[in-house]
Amino acid sequence: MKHLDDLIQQIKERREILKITQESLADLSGVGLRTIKQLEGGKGNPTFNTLQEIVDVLGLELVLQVKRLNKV
Amino acid sequence: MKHLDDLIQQIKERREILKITQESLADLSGVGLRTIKQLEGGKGNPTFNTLQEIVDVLGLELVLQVKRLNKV
DNA sequence: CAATAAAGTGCAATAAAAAGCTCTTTTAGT
DNA sequence: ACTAAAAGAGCTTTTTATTGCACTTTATTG
Repeated sequence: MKHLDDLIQQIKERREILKITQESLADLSGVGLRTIKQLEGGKGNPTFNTLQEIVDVLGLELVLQVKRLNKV
Repeated sequence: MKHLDDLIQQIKERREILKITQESLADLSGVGLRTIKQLEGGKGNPTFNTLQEIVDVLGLELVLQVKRLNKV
């Protein structure tokens, strides 16, 4: 399981919790709808900015931390 | 100050703490030296994978969390 | 079930990231 | 100050992310 897949999963869940459609997310974030669809479909290797704009709308943020062992 | 700049700063500092040159980091991560130079120079919008490979070598990881208010 | 909204997919154009090469500038060590 | 190593920059090519458009499939809900 790739790390990005985890993030995508979190993004997807967060979006659904907030009851936002992909289309709204596209509008709100300024990221193209096609890009969001691709990303959530696991087809992507988004740029940092794209990811950033998306998670920002969802009230999330990407942070860098020292690697944990024994991931949950 | 863009968010990416913060991450870059952290990456740079981490690399220096570990006494790894940009060149070693390139070798170890598989990311091109030019790309690393560009990134650390603040010139970039790296893809997630690129960022991921770099921070991984440095013992760091990108995680998604609910946005904090009142950033430090 | 029927109608509608949301999500997923193929194709194509454009923009930009990744990379190598060469050269210059800066930093570190003696 | 001198030398060597590391970092930064210009230029170019190749690869790939982003995007829109049109269409299909899957959920939702009245």
